[in-house]
Amino acid sequence: MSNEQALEQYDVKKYRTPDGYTSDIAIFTIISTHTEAFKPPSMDLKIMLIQRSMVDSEGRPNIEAGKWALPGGFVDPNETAFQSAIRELREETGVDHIHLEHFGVYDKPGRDPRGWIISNAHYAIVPEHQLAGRQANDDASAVELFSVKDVLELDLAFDHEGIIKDAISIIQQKLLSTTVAREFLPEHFTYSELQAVLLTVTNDSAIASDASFARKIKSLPFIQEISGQKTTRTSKKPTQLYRFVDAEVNNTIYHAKK
Amino acid sequence: MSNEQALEQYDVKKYRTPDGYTSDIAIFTIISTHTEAFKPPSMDLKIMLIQRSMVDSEGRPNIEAGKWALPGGFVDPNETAFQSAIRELREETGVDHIHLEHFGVYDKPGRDPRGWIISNAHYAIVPEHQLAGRQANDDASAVELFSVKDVLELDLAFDHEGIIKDAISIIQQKLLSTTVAREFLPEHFTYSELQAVLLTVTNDSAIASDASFARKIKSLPFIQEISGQKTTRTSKKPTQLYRFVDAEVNNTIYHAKK
DNA sequence: TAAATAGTGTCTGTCAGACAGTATTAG
DNA sequence: CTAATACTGTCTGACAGACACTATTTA
Repeated sequence: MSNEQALEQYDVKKYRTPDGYTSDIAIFTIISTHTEAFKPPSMDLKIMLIQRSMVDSEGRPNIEAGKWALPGGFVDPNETAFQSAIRELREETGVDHIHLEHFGVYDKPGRDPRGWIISNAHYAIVPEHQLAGRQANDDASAVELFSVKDVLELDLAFDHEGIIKDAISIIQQKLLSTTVAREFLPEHFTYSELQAVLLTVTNDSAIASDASFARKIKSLPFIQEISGQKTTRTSKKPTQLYRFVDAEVNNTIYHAKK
Repeated sequence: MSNEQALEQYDVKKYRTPDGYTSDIAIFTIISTHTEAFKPPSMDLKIMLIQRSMVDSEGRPNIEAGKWALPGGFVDPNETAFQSAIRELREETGVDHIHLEHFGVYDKPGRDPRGWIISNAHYAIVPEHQLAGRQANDDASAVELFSVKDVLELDLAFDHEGIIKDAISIIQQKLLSTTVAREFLPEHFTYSELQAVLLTVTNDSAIASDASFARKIKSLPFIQEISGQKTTRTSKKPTQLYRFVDAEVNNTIYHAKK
């Protein structure tokens, strides 16, 4: 029996269907603070939020007006939520080709006053300089970066407080358990630059200690020394540069790392 | 400005909306093979699939009839996809209170011939004995367990081949990087029983070697020896029993485990 | 020369994993 | 006693992390 026959008799209206399908994006960046010559960076993990306009593009009062929210929007019928997130990120901030990952579905009844609306949440990692040209568009009256330390004190739209909480804990965990830290760094980086990224989410002594971390970076299987390449951007003494290489990282709790 | 005003003017039909919202469940179980007295178990990781009926409950030809598929169904408007998965698992297999976790969204246009249908995929871990009473219901003409080794050779419905692939790699990874292995085991277990579970997804020497693993289990922070409790179900020599305890497991690639 | 960052030398303790040997019990 | 599983004894090498010390450069 063919699907064609079955489809002819299929009633697409048999089940009640959602009123909307959206995509939200937690855009993370790391801002270097205290940038001076010959100093290693000190970094702060930030998340980008928009402030919802008081009126929508057609001049009518907006839902959750004035509150801070994750950027996002409705998924088109010819794309996946993931593609929609890529598109919205491009429209919203003008950045492209960056690390984007799905991390959760938010579909609790009542989460959106407009109806049964399902949202897929993603996180994106955008290097600091790429957010330079960001600006508010139709839907948003402001775009701003907030340190993850105090973003939860804002008045947040919908159920975005929960989504943001989840996003922060995901990125903190991913930074230490995967190599996403590379997305925050230039292609070639020093041990102290990687260290600064990791210190935004941990204060483990093995990472915080210069001597330990400088030694450790040489034994990490997914990081490679670039022989002969040095920089003086972080210190007066020329510093070795490293790069990430693709190497599978096995991460089991039942035995030591290799 | 209040949300009430904004909602009055909101047009829920402004965006095209999905034609359906479903939940799929990859139900895993581990079957002990070669069960004999005084022998440690040998285990095989299985996934439960249903075979789609030729006709639906109203006697009409069914979509993807005859093919094997993940159990699942449409999400009700008053529940989340996760709750729906719990409900369907109960209806489908009669099991409740088991480990269930979301692992992916499948929303590629065209994935379902019936229209724009979004599916949330979950995996569930069900102890062997709980699946005893399983049976085919309306929608399914058969229910069967397949070894993950050969399940991908079946004729699978919709995009379930991709979902099942993802599910298998997720559970393999989770078994080694989290404590979900406990869900496959009785409350009290021997080192060789845990070992058998882990050997379904790895052949690492540190786990495969009896002597190494028997020693290692004592130093795992999330496993506790039950002092004085022994069993002879796996050997003639009475064997120490262990239990899982809740302990956070930090899993970073940048430094050794504790 | 002082100050600051980037390392290296070295020691200590821990621990993984290999291998061999011992312990316990049913039949 | 044998066979099978469950351990324990012991050794080796690696390695993490601490701490002190050295190296390199600018101002």
